[in-house]
Amino acid sequence: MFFAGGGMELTERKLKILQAIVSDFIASAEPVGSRTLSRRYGMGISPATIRNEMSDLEELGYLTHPHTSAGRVPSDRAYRLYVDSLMDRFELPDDEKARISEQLTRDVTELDKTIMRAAGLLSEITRLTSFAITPKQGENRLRYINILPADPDTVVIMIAAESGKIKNTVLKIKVPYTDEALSLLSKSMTYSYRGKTISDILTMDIIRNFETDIEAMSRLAANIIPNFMATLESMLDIDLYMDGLTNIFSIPEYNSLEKAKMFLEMLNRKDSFTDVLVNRDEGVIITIGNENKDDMMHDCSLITATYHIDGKLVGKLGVIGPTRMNYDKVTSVIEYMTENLSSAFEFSPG
Amino acid sequence: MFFAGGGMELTERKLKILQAIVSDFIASAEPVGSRTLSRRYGMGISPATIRNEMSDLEELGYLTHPHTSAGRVPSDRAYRLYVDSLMDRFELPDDEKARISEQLTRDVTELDKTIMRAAGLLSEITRLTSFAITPKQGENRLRYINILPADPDTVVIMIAAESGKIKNTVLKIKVPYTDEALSLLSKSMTYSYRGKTISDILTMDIIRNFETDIEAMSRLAANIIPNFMATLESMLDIDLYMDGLTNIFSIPEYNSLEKAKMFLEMLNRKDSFTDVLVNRDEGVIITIGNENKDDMMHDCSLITATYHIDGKLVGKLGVIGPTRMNYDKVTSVIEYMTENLSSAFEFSPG
DNA sequence: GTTAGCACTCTTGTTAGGCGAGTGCTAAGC
DNA sequence: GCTTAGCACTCGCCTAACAAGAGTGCTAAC
Repeated sequence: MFFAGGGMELTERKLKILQAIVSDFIASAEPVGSRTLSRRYGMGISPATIRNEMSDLEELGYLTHPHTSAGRVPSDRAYRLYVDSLMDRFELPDDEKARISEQLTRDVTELDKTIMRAAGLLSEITRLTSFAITPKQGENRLRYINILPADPDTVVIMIAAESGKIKNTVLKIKVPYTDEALSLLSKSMTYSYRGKTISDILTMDIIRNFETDIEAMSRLAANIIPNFMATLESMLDIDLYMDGLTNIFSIPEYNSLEKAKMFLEMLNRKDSFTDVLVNRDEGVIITIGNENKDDMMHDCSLITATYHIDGKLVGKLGVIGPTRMNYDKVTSVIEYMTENLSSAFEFSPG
Repeated sequence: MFFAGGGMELTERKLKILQAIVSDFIASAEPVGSRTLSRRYGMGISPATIRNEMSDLEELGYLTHPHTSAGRVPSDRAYRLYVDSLMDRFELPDDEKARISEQLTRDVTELDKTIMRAAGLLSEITRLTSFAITPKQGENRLRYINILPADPDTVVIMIAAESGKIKNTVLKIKVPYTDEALSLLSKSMTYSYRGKTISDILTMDIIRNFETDIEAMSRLAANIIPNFMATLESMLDIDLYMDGLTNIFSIPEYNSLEKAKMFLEMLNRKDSFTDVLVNRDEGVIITIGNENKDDMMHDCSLITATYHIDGKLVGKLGVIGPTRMNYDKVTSVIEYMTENLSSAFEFSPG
């Protein structure tokens, strides 16, 4: 590396060749040789010259040799360069745009279903495996708490957040209650927690708060509050949706049982995969091969983008596939979809 | 077939041999030959005799020949016989029973999570692909409808069924409302529909019902009822959970990409798979290979059992795998799990 | 600096031969 | 007449050998 061909650098021509190699390899999945290159891309240079250039590019770390006499294959570094500066911006065809908008703005009251539709559409368009996560709810603020009578010994706790997300649980309680007591408790709790974030409430010493009231009320609260907390905590769960898992069977990179198995098993560990996603930055993020921290993703690329609910809460949408993927098209699609989601959820549910 | 060896029938010895073959093949996944059979199972008969018997069994349709000089493999018919009369009842070890009970009776307020845990546990124990569906809600009866104020222009519709299942949606409405009007509408709707099944309500001419009231009320109802109906309809959706999909990679039957792909793609069509499950009878049902109507399942076996909510609503739990599976153990596990689920949900959520 | 030519390398596909497991048949034994 | 030993035969599978094809790297000429 240090002595690598004094002064050898990425000339205009080298870049052009590199771009051709990456494009060709992305399209064909076959190592590309000098002859093919000079034939297919009329660049007025002979195979021999190209060979020399390729040899330089290899020394610079942009190309690899699967074995002595095969064509060249782009390295992660080449893909990185390609993504950063070589590839053209891909403009989505109008009909595809229309289809996406239509699917994502229809019936948005149920966030989960819309997100599932987004993942489904994304895998269908990209022919890769797609995924989506719902927003972290920690920063979501409580709007109201409503505790409703159901049966003589059953109440329903209903928690609504500012984003519109609502969650309820059914609870059997041991102490008798009156509708007025429930209503009072609801109002009192709403008064105390309205506008606070879920995370904040979860760290507060809630039981204590309600001990000061009248005796009967206090007992009722003691029954209800643990369940309230549990429900609140479950609102923090991030849901992960995936689609197009079987798409990998049509991708040459996963043409062996061993590799397909590894891939599917990696995605099957939903918790750790969710962690990976949660920890990515906002905006459109592309990580290529070894750039992924997780060992099991060393020959995958991951593209994610963020969508927003109400301009605040952040969810993510993306694809995972072999490092050889159509970065330009995939990126455009994901970007367009998250934009659509964000505007669909501008003042809306969560 | 017609002239097949006049009077040839399943003697005691043939049954014994057949049982040995099925057991051995289930355990080893390798065609079993006469020599192995006579050696491994001390049945005091020489390989040659066994060969004759096997030849008869083949003619009777219980065995197959993958090719001329391989051992014998049980046919679907043999598995059917095995399941019906040859196999021993498998008694689950106590620790496994304890584990199942513990997992399935803990924290049963959320049906969905319990069902997911059941599927997870089932695939873990059987090393197969498991699935579970939530009950059909059509026969579930409505307990109450509650329409709650949220924002000046937003209400929450909450529908509770007798089984304990609760569903809510957020709805932006165009007409102004008062809390009293909502409360009145809730009571009125509850009064009208309490005790009726969801299916029945969905076929009623609901809008008409509420037109006779006072003017303002009628307008409010007109705004809310379509959404109410949509929510009610969504309560009918059956959820399908699967687990252990990647288990198939350790099963010899799916040792080719082609077959693994077929299998996963079949399960990926959730709608049609759900249909298959919904249409099966109650109780423990085993269908083997060609007994499955669906072409894609012709070399799979499917075992399902039903669990009950409140003694009425019916959900299902089961596994799918190659026809060569441990019918005895798998059946016991599924049966034990559904029994546990049913008793956990005896007077409970849904 | 570029290119033609050529030897060399490495993968892939095909073919042939040997091995092992298992059957089916025949003839001998009980 | 059922059971068994013996033996020829059939396949699938593994390995080695070989040819074809694609591509490189180097050298020498332009």
